[in-house]
Amino acid sequence: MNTEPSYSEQEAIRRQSLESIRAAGINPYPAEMFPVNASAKEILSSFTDENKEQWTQICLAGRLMSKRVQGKASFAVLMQDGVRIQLYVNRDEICPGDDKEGYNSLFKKWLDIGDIIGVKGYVFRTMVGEITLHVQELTLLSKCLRPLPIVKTDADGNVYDAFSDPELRHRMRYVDLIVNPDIRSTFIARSKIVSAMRSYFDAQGWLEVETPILQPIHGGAAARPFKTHHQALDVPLYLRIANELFLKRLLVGGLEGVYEIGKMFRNEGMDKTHNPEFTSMEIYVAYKDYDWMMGMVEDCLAHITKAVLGRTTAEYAGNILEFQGPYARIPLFEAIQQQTGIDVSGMDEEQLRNQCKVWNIPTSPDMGKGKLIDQIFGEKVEKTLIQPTFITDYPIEMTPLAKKHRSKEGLVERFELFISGKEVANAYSELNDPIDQRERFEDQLKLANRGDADAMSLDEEFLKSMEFAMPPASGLGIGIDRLVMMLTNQTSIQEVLFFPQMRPESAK
RNA sequence: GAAUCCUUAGCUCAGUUGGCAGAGCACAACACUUUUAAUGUUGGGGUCCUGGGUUCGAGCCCCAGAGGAUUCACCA
Repeated sequence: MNTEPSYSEQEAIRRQSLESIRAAGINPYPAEMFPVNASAKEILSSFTDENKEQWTQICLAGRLMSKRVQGKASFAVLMQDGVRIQLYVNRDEICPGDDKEGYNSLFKKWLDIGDIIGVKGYVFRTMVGEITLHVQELTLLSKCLRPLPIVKTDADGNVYDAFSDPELRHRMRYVDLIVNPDIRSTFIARSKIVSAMRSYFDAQGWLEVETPILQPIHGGAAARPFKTHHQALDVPLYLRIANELFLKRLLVGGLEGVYEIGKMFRNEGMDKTHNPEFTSMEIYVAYKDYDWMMGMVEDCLAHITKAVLGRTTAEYAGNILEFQGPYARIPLFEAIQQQTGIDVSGMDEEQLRNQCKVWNIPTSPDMGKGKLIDQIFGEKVEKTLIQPTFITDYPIEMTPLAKKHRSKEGLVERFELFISGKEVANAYSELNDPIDQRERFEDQLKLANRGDADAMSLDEEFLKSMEFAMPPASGLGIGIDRLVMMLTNQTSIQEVLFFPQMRPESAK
């Protein structure tokens, strides 16, 4: 590799400035701590003309976002922790002696937009009324060598030269965060959502745990895994598509409430609601059933929305979502009947397939009864479920890990939570009968042999643990990314992930 | 996986019938001590995504490829 770095004109100029700074005896990347003692946010919210004597000797650090030189005095904008504050820089005040280089060279010539600087001074209000830091000392803290996109907003709020290309924004999320500070609010909300969920569970005495990401058998869900290899053991390993089977082992071990918040990995398509790695929350609570779990979900989501938004409603894709329970609870077959007027609950596989033809719903020969019903539900019902809604009581064929329904033949005790037409959560009264569990896995094998690539594989180690007796329990999985989307009014999963998966950049 | 559209300066974008590569911001130089999309004057900056083809001549037309966006399909 003999790659002579080639710089754009603007990069070359910045590197020349860097050399000039060094030649002047200034370290552009100093080691000393800069003694920050204030924030832009508190200055802008707390400064008044009456208490201005409290706002001296203020030390602020941040990124230089604009520079307006007007001869011997200048205005600049510093962005500190996402908040912009104006600076006033006067030549004779930052350079009180005869040597004016600190202003004429360092500030006017060598400092560029994007540089991180520290400033010390006092707060005042300019003639036009803007709260401004009057700079008395200026320190370069880190030189920026690449030109930063400059986004300007006029008095009417019109944005000019927005940094808006999604590809660039996602590949260089750090630049996105600098020049589009509003996107911080989505990620702050994300952090608060997870934190509120965690504190809710912790308050119930449930234990946060970690289970293996590298698994010898990818169980607990139906999806294509990422495969890798362990050198020392010389065995294949899979990145987990779910953690359900390990959390259930902990139930066997006597932990009565366990939950895990973490990444799952599925080797499938990418679109507005799918990223190959995504965050899920899975929780299992012993001696509960899925009815109890529905109540817990309502209570938990209301708690989260209150903690994050200060209310129980959220606007999403043009609708006002109400997270205060109780949510509608509709059995799957009733939901289909409500939308189509047809009861498909008594139909066998052949009748379901014919009904799909009538409705122009695509099917394939490897689809069993469960998948056909799921397909009908997806086509006819899913999009209509705007407000949080529990769909309950699924056919047994679709759900090999859930307990058989206490009263309805052929169904399992399962619910899914739909919000704005998308699945956000999935829960069961967990199957804990090891004999039944083995049979269910064997049914999955039959589906796999028919060509269903998603059918679950049999996990002997998991079955062994269940044979030691697993307490009756209810389990729940929530797609954290989708929940964050709902609560931050983002319609693309890429906007709630700092670093969404992207295709590799083409070699230039 | 399919269809449609897009890819031109650091950023946002124009680019006429195929005939010298453009604007605003940013950058450089000069001026300017309360501006705020600062201003004025001057200037520099380009692998027009990549590779082929047609043509006297291609940013523009044709073919192939890469990447992106949107919609659809697939995916608990």
